[in-house]
Amino acid sequence: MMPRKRKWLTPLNAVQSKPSFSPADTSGSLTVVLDGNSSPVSSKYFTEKKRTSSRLGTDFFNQPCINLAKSFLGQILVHKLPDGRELRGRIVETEAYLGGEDAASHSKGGKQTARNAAMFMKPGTLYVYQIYGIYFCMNVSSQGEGAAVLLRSLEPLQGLDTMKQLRSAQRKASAKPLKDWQLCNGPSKLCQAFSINKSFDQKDLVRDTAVWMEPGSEAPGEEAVVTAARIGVSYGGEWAQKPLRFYIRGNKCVSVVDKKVESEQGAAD
DNA sequence: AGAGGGATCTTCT
DNA sequence: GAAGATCCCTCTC
Repeated sequence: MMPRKRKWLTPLNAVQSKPSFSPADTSGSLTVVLDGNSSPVSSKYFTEKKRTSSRLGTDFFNQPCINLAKSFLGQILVHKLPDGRELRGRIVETEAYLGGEDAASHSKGGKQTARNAAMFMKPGTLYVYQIYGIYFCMNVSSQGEGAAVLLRSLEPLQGLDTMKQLRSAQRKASAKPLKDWQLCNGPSKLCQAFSINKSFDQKDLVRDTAVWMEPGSEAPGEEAVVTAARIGVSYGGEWAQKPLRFYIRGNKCVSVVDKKVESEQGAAD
């Protein structure tokens, strides 16, 4: 008899041309670091247009964790797939995980392990870990020992068809088709939609040629940012309640809305 | 609409 | 040996 449970064919094969990867493959070849849209930049005349500010740099990531978590809102995550297609999404929900004292953080007690090493690396380093054996979560190291920001939700901007493929691959055929706003509305959903897995752990958003961040055109104002408790960290004792989750008010793609907190924070006038 | 449980495996005690 | 920064499906009200 055939084991019929859930097909665990790696869905990436259907989308990416190469299933294999090597952690150091970003350094060798010369690549177009700016826009992947256009052909290789051979002429110097075309480079000046978008030369600057196409990606966020070290100065941006080098902020205290909470600041960075808020600053991420409205910025754009980009993944350029091996076949050249680019996926883009606007960050609408984040969580701050402080080092040491934060009992909900993987770096609690200041302990560094093989898994969480990226949390201790330079700001802008990706920390990707597997959870429940089947999903991934994606963080970005910030300023501060062992501190990092979890990306919880994105508003999909570009490559939605590809995201749908990636997200649907592991769902039942009978399941309802996903709406656009459901593609990246959760930490592991966005990793699935963006084809982010463990191989992205410890990659540098400042220098990597496949994954980076771009400045968003509109950052939310102070009053548009909701501050709430983090999700799924009840094991963290009193730290579970701390207001370390940030999201854009009213955005459809936010994974968990806290109405109580919203009414408190919104009833300011 | 909400509650409950299963999937699945790496990591750390 | 147990739990987990989740998601999805199914059952029940």
